[in-house]
Amino acid sequence: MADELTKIIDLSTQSNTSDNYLTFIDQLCEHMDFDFASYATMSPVTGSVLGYANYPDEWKMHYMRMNLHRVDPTIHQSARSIAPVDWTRLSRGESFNSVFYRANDFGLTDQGLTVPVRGPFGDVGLLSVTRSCSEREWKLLTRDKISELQMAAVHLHDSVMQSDVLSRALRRPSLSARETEVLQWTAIGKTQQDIGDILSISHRTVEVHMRSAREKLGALTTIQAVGRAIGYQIIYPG
Amino acid sequence: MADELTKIIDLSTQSNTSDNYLTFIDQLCEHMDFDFASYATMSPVTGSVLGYANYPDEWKMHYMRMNLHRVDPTIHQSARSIAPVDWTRLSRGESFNSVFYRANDFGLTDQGLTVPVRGPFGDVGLLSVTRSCSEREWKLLTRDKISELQMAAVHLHDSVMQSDVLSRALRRPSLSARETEVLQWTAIGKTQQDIGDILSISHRTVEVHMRSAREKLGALTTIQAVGRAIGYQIIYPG
DNA sequence: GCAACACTACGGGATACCCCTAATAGCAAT
DNA sequence: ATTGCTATTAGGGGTATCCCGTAGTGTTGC
Repeated sequence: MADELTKIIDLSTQSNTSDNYLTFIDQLCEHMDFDFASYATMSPVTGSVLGYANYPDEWKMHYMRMNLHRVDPTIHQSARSIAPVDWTRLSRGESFNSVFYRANDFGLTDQGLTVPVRGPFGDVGLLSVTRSCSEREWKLLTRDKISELQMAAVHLHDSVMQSDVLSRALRRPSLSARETEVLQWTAIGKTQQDIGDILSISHRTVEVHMRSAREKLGALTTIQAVGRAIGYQIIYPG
Repeated sequence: MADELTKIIDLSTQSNTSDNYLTFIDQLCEHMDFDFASYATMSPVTGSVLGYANYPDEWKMHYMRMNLHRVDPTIHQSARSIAPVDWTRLSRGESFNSVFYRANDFGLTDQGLTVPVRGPFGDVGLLSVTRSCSEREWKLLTRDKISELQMAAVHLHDSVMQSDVLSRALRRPSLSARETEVLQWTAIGKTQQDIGDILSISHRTVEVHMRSAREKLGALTTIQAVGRAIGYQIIYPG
C-alpha cells in the first residue's frame, strides 16, 4: 500500500506539465478504485478557481459554462475546512442541487470526498474523488484511502505551487519593509499622521508608501490594499 | 494500521483540554515508535503561540527561557512549506546550531520530522516527531508513518482550531445585512459614493452604516473595521 | 402600547486621504 | 562610470471621508 502511494507520488515530482497532473489524477483513480478525481486551486484574493479533472468532457463543459464553481458547495465547504469533507455530509440546499441536479445525467454521483490543503501564502488546493457504489462500500473505501489521499493532496498541491503555472497568479507581491510597516499600522487603526509620528517621518511620506503598496497589491483604495494584504497574510488584522 | 490510527484520532475528537492534547501526543509516540512529539500553533489574529510537547521538562524550560522558537529552523522552514519537512535536510546554519547545540544534553536528537497543516484563517499547526536511531531505520520509519502523521496533524489542528474558533465566534459582533454589505463593497475598493449608487441609497446613508459597523467592531477607522471583518470572516478580501 | 433597533436621509466643520511633482540614496547591470 | 530601478523622503492642492448632530419610518420584542 505504501509502495503504491510512493509510486504515485513519484510521478508528481517529475516535470510539472498539465498532462502530468492529469495522468496523476488518472493513476490516482486507478490505484485507489475511484471513478473520478479532480484537483483545483483557488486564489484567496481573487477567488479564481483553476484545476484539472478527469470528469467526462460534457460535464466539464457544463460546469464551466454555468460557472458552477461559484456555487459548488463541495468547493465552498472544503475551502473553509481543515479536515477532509465527505460530500454526503453537505447540507442539501439550493446550491447543492444546482450543481448535482444534472450531475447524474453526466454519469456523476454525489458520493464524493474533498481533501483541502493550504500553503503558506493562503493558497488552497482541493483534491476530490468520487465513486458510485453502496454506502457501506463508500465508507470502507474512504476509511482505507483517506490518509493516502491526504498525502497525495499535499504532494500534488506542493508540486503545482512549485511550478509557475498557477503560482504566479497566487503568489503574493513583495512589499518593502516600509510599505508593510505602514499597512500594518493602518490595519490597526492608525491614521497617516499617527504613523508619521510613530515612524518619525512626514505623513506625506507615509502616503507615498501607501500608494506604492496599493499599486503593488493592485488595489483601488487603501482599504482594499489592507484587505488584500491580510488575505495574503502579509499583515495581521488589528 | 488504519485501526490504530482511527483509535488515536478518536481521542482527539473528545473534549478539547490541554491534558487531552498531551495524551494524544503521548499515544502518538507510543503507537508509532517515536521518542518525542510536539504540536505548536500560531494564531495570525491574536499572535498568540500555543503548543504541547512531551519533551523533557528541562528542555522545554530551556527552550522557552531562550525563546528558541524565534530562531528554530524546524519551525521557520515548515511554516513556509506545504509538505512535511525532514530535519536532516535542513541547512546546518547558525540558527540550527543555536537550537540543537545543546539539544543532545537534554536527550534530544536532530533526527526529526515536522508536518505543517494550515487552516482557512491563516492558522498554522506544526506536528513534529523525533527518534534517535540509525539513519536507515529513520528512513523506513518516516516512510511508513508519514501518511498517518499527516492525518494525525490534520485532525489535531482541526480539533485545536475548533476549540479556539469557537471562543472567537462568541466574540464575533453581529453586523446587520446593510453593514456587512457596505463593508464588503468597501473591501473591494468602492467609495461611499459608488456604494450609494450600487445600493440605490444616499452616500450619507452608506456612511451611517459604516459608522455603526465601526462601532460594533470596536474599530477606530474604517480600514481597521474592514480588516477585523476579514479576520472575523464576516467579509472576504477584495 | 412602547422600547429598541435597523434603515433611511441631510448638513456642516474638520480632517485625512489621494494625486501630482520631485529630490536623495542605494544597488544592479554590462 | 553611467544608466536604470527601487526605496525613501517630502510639499501643495483638491476632494472624499469622517464625525458630530438631527430625524422619520418600519420591524421586532416585552
